[in-house]
Amino acid sequence: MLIDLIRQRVHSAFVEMGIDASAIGPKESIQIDTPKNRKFGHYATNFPFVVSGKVKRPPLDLASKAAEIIDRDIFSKIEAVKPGFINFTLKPETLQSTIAEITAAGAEYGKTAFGGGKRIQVEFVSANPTGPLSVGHGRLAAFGDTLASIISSAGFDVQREFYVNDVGNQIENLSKSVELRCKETLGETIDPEQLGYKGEYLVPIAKVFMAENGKEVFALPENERRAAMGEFAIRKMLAYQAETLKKFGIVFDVWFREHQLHDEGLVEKTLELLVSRSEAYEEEGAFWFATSRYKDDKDRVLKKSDGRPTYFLADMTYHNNKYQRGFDTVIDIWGADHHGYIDRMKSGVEAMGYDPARLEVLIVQLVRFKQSGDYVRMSKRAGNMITLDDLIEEVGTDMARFFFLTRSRDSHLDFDIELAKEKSEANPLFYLQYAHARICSLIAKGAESGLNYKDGGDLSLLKEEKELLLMKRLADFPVEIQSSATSREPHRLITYLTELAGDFHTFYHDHRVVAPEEPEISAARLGLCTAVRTVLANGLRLLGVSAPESM
RNA sequence: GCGCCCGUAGCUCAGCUGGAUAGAGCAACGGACUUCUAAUCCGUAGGUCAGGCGUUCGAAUCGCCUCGGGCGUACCA
Repeated sequence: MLIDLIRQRVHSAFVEMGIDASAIGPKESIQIDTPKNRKFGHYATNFPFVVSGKVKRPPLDLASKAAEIIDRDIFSKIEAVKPGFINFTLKPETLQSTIAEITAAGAEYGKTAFGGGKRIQVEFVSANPTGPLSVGHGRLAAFGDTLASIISSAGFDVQREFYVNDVGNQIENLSKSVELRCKETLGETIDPEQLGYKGEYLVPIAKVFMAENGKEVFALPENERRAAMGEFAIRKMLAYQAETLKKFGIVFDVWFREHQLHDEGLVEKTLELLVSRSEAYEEEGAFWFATSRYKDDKDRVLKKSDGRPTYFLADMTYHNNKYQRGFDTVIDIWGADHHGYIDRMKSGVEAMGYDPARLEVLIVQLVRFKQSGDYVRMSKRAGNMITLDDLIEEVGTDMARFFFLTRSRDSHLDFDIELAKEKSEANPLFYLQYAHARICSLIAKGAESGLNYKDGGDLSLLKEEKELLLMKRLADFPVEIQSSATSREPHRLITYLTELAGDFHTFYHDHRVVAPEEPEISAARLGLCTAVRTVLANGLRLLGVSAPESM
């Protein structure tokens, strides 16, 4: 990557200047930025300021000295400037070489070995199997999926996991509700107030259950009957959720069901582990975790006085299990309504003997949905929610994913469904897709005229300002992926792609690409355009958004 | 009460982990299609970065306080 090359040269210059190694620090931490103002060149570094403080020399002096001795092989201009920045302008051939690199890598361009194959698990959505996915899950789903893709591109070994919370009160409520719906299919009148889950979606499930099992099930003992009905409903709901997610472009590697932790006795073992480590104690008939020793504000119950484990204990068991499966880092993506749980979970991980830094909890702010000017209040129990399926149907997967992914996860955003549909004509999503489609059209046009980059484009002909900027942008793609991955901020990729598309549209207006009277420059430009198309396509793929060939 | 998140152009949001003159898209206004897709491009206008104090060469970014909004504070999951 170009940035590494620049770091390398800055580093050796400072070494050559006789600066102490401890003041220079590791090469990787030298900051190389793209200046906002073009007159400052392609890249700039504030490194003289960093060193200045440590060696008590004015930054501008350091900058000037360094600018003199930095190896100029890849640069056409190196400038030490005002307060103490060093600005770099790259030689055209340096930039041109990235096109060949992109052509060679194709769909792989952007991937690096940065992560060294470290194993990371991303757990997200993990909705309860008591109903369809809501539109609120959409943001979590889009965020988690694209984050996983980006981290994977940065060279980590990533697994996508969905945790199924299929034990506890909610499941009992679900079972009771299904049972009532089953009775309903037999012609009984039921009291809607008795339904824990009032949504209509349980009706077809009950019908299928009754068709497959017959009314003899009511001869079974109540707990057995309900268990069978509950399990049946859970399986149906999971299948339905998986189908919705697939439409949304997401396939999970693992669906992990909580009940297996209980069945295998692991939950009990976790409690024993904590007691043996003196992290848990018994009081008033319950077992408590001494969470307040850590970051939490008070101790938490692990096993209730009725003998049943809390959700928290099961969740600790689940996390223990994750590390035992060999993940170096575990990323949990939660909605903001769970943020109060972070300290508890991290304390739990630490108490079990793991480095809490190996658990990253990413909070995604909630989305408020607006319909006909009003905010929609949703409740799964009341059954009045907008489902993710509804959203996909209304605005499409591309638009929905793009909308969620453009914003940083900290932003509390409003989703106006009508606006998303109406404004579709002037949406930034189309700005990206249009650039891609335009290039496809250019390439087709070139082929018609017998022009083809593959037939031998001379990239050294690409020397125009707009061309150089475009190439510089292309060279940044792998860097953007790495920084999106390490900062866990997928939205940066959209900012980047929007800028890339902008650079392309501007270039397109200034320079003719397919000009049969100038076959050489045309071939070279087609090479450049093909590279832009590759990067746009690779980027859109990470977002889970389509890259149309025509619009 | 306490904790987490947010407050940037009329609207929706970026701002690369402290850098150089705060940006983009909508909306507004003015231009550019007999030539590769005008879902585009070029330009104009629009800002007390909620407010205050502090940290330093330098703050939208870091710290403290105030105001305003969202969420959370279970032997629920």
